[in-house]
Amino acid sequence: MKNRLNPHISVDCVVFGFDSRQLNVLLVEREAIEGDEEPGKMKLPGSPITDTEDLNHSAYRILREHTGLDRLYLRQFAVFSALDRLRPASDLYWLRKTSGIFVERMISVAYYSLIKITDTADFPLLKGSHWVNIDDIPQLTFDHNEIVQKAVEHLRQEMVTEPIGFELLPMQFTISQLQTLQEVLLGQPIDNRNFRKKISKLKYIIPLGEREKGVNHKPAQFYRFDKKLYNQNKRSIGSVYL
Amino acid sequence: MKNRLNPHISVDCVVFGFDSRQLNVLLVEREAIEGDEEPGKMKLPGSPITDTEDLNHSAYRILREHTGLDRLYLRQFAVFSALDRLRPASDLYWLRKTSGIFVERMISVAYYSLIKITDTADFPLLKGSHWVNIDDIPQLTFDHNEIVQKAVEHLRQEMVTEPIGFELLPMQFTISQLQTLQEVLLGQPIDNRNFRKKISKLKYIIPLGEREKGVNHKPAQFYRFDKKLYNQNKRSIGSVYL
DNA sequence: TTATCTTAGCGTATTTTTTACGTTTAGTTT
DNA sequence: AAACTAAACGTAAAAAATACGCTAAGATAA
Repeated sequence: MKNRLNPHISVDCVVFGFDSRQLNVLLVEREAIEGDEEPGKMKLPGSPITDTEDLNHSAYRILREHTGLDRLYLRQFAVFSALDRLRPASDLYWLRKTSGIFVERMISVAYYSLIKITDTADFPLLKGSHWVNIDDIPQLTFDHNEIVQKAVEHLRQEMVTEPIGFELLPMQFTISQLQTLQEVLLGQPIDNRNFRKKISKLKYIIPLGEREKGVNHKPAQFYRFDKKLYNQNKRSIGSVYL
Repeated sequence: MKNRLNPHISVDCVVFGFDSRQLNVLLVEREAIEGDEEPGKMKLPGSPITDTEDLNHSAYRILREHTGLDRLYLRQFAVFSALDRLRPASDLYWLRKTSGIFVERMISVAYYSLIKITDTADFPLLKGSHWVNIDDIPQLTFDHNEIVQKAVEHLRQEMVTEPIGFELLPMQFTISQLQTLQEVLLGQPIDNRNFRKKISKLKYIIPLGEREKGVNHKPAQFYRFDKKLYNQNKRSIGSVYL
């Protein structure tokens, strides 16, 4: 079995990064080709799968190629299969030119990925890669705008039942960072004093004693999330609406 | 573009039905072939996609073929793509014999579906189809046991944030039915008196005045779920664990 | 040096929700 | 008529969520 591209199935990745203020997505400028009507048009990191990898492997490969990172939180959240998704024609032309793939149809399995950073500005990106605020996303190739939108919806939903917010924060974080993340992702303000009270009751969010340095206000203490303790102490969840 | 099967991608459906006591899955006996070592081995309803349908269409087609129903709750929840998923060899032999598909590899996009019934026993099934309790599922073809297991996990998770439980109940249901459903799906007992209190506060679960007939105890009132009212009154959800 | 600014962090009172559990009601069955 | 079953109503206590006042620790500006 050769290590060649499977022309029927691709994987696209929506990589989220939180810069302590807002949610960003990693976008890449598509490779330049001769006669490109929209040079530098942006797309999601993605690629057709090969015949020697399962889809998770493909996703990890794509992420490694674009971020250099290997152990990201990764989640497959949707499949895009509309018959006319290889549109507009200029995007299809680009695909054919750069991949040698000439099918009429290709389904895309979409993943989102969460990246533990303090600040997107610190993160070393490859040339042509950019962090883009989720409210400022330009027109992307194919149906990638729809993919990003669905990714945000799934991320928000999963935030409610799983402690994945911590996958977007550095290993040690402040209560304020955690609060801002919740506010951005769930779209509603939270009272800081009550939020602190709640957090301080949780056994799996552990104060580290260490503090911020060089901020022009009272330095905040760092905390870390203990996954093992979380799994031990998690309450069996009931329905949110009943 | 012909209406032929795409040999690279299939859709499998996990159809859930609640019989007012337990959760069941619709399984079908696979079509008999000559020299079948395991005649009547069970599988999920599924099929390769055709080149003229997107995946949702494929799933609806499969469900229509197996249940006669058209408007089910349907949700794509995972993709199965392991390189060795077309095992064991006897299952692969069966696939080749019945479909004429000879690929080494096929990915499967998995859906779960919820069906509004009062009692699985009342539901007219095709020959070879069976409702099987989720705790009594036999060995299935390929990786279908894994697909069922993941479907249950996704259903449970989605139950927490979306009001999909009602998709498993008839249009009019009793509080007890709703309670049993919650207990079965979330795996914990609920105090009936407190549950009733909670339900009676919800504006989108509406008492209908009508009552059960022919039961050997006080007949229960019927209720219905009002989706519009739910969408108006739903609280913006915060994290369950923070 | 002192006032000001900013965010961190503690506390208190009130309301709302959850939990635990006793009691009555309307049917059928014995 | 008594017993049985599940429905349905209620009350009290505990826990959680909410609203909001206030102090603390640093940097910066006057």
